[in-house]
Amino acid sequence: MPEKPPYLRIADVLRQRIADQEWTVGDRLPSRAQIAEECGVGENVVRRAQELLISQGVLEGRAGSGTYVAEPRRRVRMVRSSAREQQPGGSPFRADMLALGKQGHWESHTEAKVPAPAEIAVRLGIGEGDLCVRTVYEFLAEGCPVQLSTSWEPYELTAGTLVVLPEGGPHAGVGVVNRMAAIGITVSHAVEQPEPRHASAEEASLLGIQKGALVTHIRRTYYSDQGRPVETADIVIPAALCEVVYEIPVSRS
Amino acid sequence: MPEKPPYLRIADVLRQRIADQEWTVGDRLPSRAQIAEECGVGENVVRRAQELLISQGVLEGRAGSGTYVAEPRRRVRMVRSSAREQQPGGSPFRADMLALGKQGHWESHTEAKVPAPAEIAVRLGIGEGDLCVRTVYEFLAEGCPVQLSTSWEPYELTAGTLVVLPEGGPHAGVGVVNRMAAIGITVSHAVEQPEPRHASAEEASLLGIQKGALVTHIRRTYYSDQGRPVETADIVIPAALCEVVYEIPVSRS
DNA sequence: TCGAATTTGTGCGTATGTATC
DNA sequence: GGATACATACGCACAAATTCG
Repeated sequence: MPEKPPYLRIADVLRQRIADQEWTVGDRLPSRAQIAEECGVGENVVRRAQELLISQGVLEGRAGSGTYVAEPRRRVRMVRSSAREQQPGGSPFRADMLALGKQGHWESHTEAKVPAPAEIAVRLGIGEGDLCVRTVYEFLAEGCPVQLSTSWEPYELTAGTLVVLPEGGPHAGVGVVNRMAAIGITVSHAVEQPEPRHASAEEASLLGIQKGALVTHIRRTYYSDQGRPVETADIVIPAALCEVVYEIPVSRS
Repeated sequence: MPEKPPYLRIADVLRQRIADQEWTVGDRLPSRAQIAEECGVGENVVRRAQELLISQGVLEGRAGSGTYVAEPRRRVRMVRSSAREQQPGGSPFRADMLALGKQGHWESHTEAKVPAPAEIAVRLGIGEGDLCVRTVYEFLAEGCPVQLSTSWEPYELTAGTLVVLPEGGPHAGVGVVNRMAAIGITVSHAVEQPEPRHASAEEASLLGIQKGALVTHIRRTYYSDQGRPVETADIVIPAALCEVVYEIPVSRS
């Protein structure tokens, strides 16, 4: 006879009490010791139950402070489609924010002449250690960080042009496709490879999410019409904050 | 001074021993008790270390049997693009397998007149409880299951036609786009929403992966040129077995 | 300003369940 | 069916972070 483990029973109790509005969004729960005594179980059982609910986004633990009822954040919708890439004057992220009617902006930090690590070199079709322009992005919606990205471009490609720096000069902030067009390179397609994984401690603190929360890690590479990779990026999208949507046209011959 | 926890030290020891070929692919490691004594730590430390390596795909735990060195499986590449949807006579999955030069097939089980659950009803733009045709798929590459999918179509849409059953009749196994075309419905685009999550126990056993392993759960919906949803599916892709790739064309105006 | 009390987070040990051989 | 080994659940101790007097 399968008897439900105590920690699952406590998890249900906590869920029920939240549903009953005994605690509402933002409230702090009693300490583990209190709940444990109240429910007649060990402290550790309460901890396990809380961990479960935290992983489900119902609760939120703050070290040294307490366990709180998490607020159900509206997730930001990130559309990834060919149409999105055709923004004449803006970047894809700005288009997403526009569609949501939200204030979106980003901060970036560019370093030129960074030697390419092995994986990046493979993705860009260059030699390991070849120089790149690396730009680290932090995208914010309404002031809250919702997405991280690290972009790599071969230095050789843009050296000496006005678009060497992705976020500097007259073509700042218009996206890879438009910038490459300015120096006569036609970007014909992008390849995106989404992978599920857990957030690192650093990513979690940057994005304001729980450590180990689920994220989608997208490896994106832009290719020119010559078939040459012109940019590749590692994009980290936290599942708790964003939903990723691909729109794929279907045209039968 | 931050001293590395014992379980991380043991994890490094195990990794090193594997790198040194002391244990090779498929070998069974000594029992936890043996390793624990050998390394002078508690059994639990060894367990934590093994859990870490299992989550990284280095080891594989088999209950009642032992812990083994996992074989590095070649991941199956699943391309999702507009071009993929334009296969004249085959399904998208078959196209993927063809591209890999692998033997690909699938098993399916269809039930007609299943009432739509709430979430499915929303995605299909029908009422909750309205009848649907539900088809459960299990996709296999070289005989190994690599992908699960549950497809829903409004029963009203195909009732009385030759394509009521997705995997029956003269249009079996050609994909949604081609089947809909056979009854005069033009599918214009698909929307896919990939979400990272952990595999359920049932999914893990069906896919032959570790319980709780990372998967990409894609909610896909096909729309007709009238803008009406004609099919929606929940696709489960285990990260350990498959890589998902989106190809996005870029055309500047 | 500082330090003590409180609370969560982490590591590790032990007991029990369960699958495999 | 028994022995072995992994899986799960719970308890304890301590560290880290926060709060408050």
